[in-house]
Amino acid sequence: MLDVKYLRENLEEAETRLSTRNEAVNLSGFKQCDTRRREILQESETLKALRNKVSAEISRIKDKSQAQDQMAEMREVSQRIKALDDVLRDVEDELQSIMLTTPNIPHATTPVGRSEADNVEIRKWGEIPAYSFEPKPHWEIGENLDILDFERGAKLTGARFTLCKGAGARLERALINFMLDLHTGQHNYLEMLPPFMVNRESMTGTGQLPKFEEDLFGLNGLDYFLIPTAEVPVTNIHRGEILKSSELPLRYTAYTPCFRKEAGSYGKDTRGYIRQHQFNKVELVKFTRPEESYRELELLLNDAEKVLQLLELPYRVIELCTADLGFSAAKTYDIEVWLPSQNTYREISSCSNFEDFQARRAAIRFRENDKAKPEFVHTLNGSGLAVGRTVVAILENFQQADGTVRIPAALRPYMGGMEKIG
RNA sequence: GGAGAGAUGGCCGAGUAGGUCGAAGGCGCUCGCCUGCUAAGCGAGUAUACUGGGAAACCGGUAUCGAGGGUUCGAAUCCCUCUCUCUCCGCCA
Repeated sequence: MLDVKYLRENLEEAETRLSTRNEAVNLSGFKQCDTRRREILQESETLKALRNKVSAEISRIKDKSQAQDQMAEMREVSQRIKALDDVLRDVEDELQSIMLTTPNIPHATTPVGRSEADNVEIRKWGEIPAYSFEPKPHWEIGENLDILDFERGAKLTGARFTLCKGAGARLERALINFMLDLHTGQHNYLEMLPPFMVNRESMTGTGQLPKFEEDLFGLNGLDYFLIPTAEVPVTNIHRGEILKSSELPLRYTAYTPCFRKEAGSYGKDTRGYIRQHQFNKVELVKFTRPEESYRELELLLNDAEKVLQLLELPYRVIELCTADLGFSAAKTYDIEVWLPSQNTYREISSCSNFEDFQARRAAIRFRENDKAKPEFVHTLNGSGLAVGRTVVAILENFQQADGTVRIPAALRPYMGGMEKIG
């Protein structure tokens, strides 16, 4: 959510900057609602002040028969207040709806662009492997090794669900543990294991609701949703709280499965393990002071990159342009891992600074000192990493001519010493 | 699933025959005093949001005692709905 006061005073600037996103943003209703709200509010509160004053007078009159005139007068005042408050509620609902569906303003350093083609490559790491044979796509490798079973996944549930078997299941588990150990042991994050379903307030706090309900799996008869990312429960840990300055920045990491309907992605990545309705992810989340959030974003990005470096997987970092930026983000780096079968880089992590956009929605604040007023923190998060796609990258990058898959050295302790699959 | 109890400020905890209650008291915290250390003691202060005025310091108004409605001139106190927590029984990993 944007700052109402900022919008009030800088509406044109806000509209201009929002227009660099690829969705139409219309703030024409904002000014009207905001003005109307304050008019009604003032009238209502003036009447309430009168009512409070007269009610106090009535309370001092012992013989209530002497207060009939005041009581009759206040009866009318109360009716007027109620009518005003009814209108006020409608106006505030509309204003709130505008505020909750308006995306974040891109940071000044986010490159302006018209489509994902305008994303900017920041750096590359690692050598793209050369093969003496035609590299196979991961789904063939997985099926040949009998570690990824797409047919049975579909039988159990449906399309975009996969059964991991044997070394495939072990590989997922090993990666989760490897990533968590790295982030908690080397990067100073605190491990969390949150609920995998959350309520509507949490989904609103991080920005998935009210606008993107069609992307979420809901629950029958309950107003709970399966989380699409650990960002949601972990960021909402501190919803409605005022944090101590001394505890910032807070760094949390969490493994969770993620559930996404993938609405609007029909026809994309229909084969294989890239785009699933359920996938595992280790997430990094930070709560920082405003002035240090962009430094922390770089560090968070480095923490995510470190996973790929230790796993010896080539990748590149790109910076999303304004048109490709997510709803809540002000700035985002994507990490893309090399996939030989596709001869391209594919997203495996997305690291964003949301500034105070989520903090304002979720009322996450901190106090610089005991006398200072509460300020909104900045929230950040990034995948560290998407586990399923890491499996894909390992299978494809480390496939051997004989059909086996080499396990990178850093992962072997987590695989019971196994050096290759197959 | 059945039965009961409860939800008050950073924490603990008063307050229910409706009326100066934003809310006693205690703890904690902040500032000052005192004590040549420590402990104790004394004084003052210590919620948030919205809103009006002001350059600002700050001053005023409104709201908030789990959430949302209702009754009333007036609700932390009465009524209704919901949420959550705790205890007992049942069931279960």
